[in-house]
Amino acid sequence: MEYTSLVDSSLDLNAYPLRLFDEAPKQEVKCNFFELGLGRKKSEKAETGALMEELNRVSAENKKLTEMLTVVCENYEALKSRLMNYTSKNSGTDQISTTSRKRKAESPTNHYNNGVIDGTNGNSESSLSDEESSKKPREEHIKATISRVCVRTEASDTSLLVKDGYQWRKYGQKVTRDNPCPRAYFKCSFAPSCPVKKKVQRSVEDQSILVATYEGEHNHLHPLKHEASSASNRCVTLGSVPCSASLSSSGPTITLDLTNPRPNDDAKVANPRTDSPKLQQSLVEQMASSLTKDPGFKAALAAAISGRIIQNKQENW
DNA sequence: CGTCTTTGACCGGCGC
DNA sequence: GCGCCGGTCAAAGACG
Repeated sequence: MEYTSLVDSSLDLNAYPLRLFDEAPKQEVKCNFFELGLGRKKSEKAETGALMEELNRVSAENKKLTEMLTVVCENYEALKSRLMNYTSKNSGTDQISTTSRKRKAESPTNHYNNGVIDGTNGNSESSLSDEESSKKPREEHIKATISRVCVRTEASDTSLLVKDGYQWRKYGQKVTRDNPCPRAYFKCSFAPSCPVKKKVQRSVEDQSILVATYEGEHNHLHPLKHEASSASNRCVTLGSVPCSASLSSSGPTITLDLTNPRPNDDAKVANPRTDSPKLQQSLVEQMASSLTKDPGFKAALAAAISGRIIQNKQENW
């Protein structure tokens, strides 16, 4: 199935960049301060006129920016609703039960959870074809929810640590056949009875990407919930900050780019349980609130856009 | 001294 | 039945 046809992740943020500059009022003001200093009455009039024009221009730009923000928010809402539709369609396949935990767990669950193998790592911990999986009895699929998170780190960073806010105890490391990079096994140690495990391994194709596979659901609260929330807010920034989050078209895989560390980066960015509809909804809501309610985001967006406009005008002067 | 990490050994599922 | 392989255990060492 082609999920990309269902999920259009395009926010169309840059749909009309030229139109923006074309339609932006070009009432440019020539401020010759020498002339302004010569004739007082004349210069006062000229200054007033110039200021008025400048005010009008800024007001028009402000209006444009407001409209753009509205469009961005509308696009986001549309994307959100599409995502919700998509996740609700697939929610029936998220929670699968089985009697076996080992070995069978990985491939079939990846298959049912993601539909196809996650394109961001593409390693061979992979899935069965539809034909193969159809031969497998459905009862064999595991009960625990499984999700996968891809975290971009520095390639030189040899640690297999994925900071997601939870406390993990490493209990094993293994070199697997299909990947020369070792796979690390972690258990959640925040709560003694928490059944969640995670496996972390570098991607075969891109060793700067850590692929963390989470199994099970935490039976306790997120220890750094607020930090994680604020961290997620930090991820939604504009410009060249290489912190990205993407939902794979093939399933709920989240890619986080952590190569540009910021203060409090140990506050955990990745919410691991990305497979359940509840979590995806929560994720979406977090992103939504980040985008639409955070005045800082809007200010940053406005600053970025106006910066581009001003820069463009200065270049034309 | 308690906690965490490392790492070799062991276990069990799966394919042949 | 056997070997391969992924996952887990647990002893030893490191660290604060």
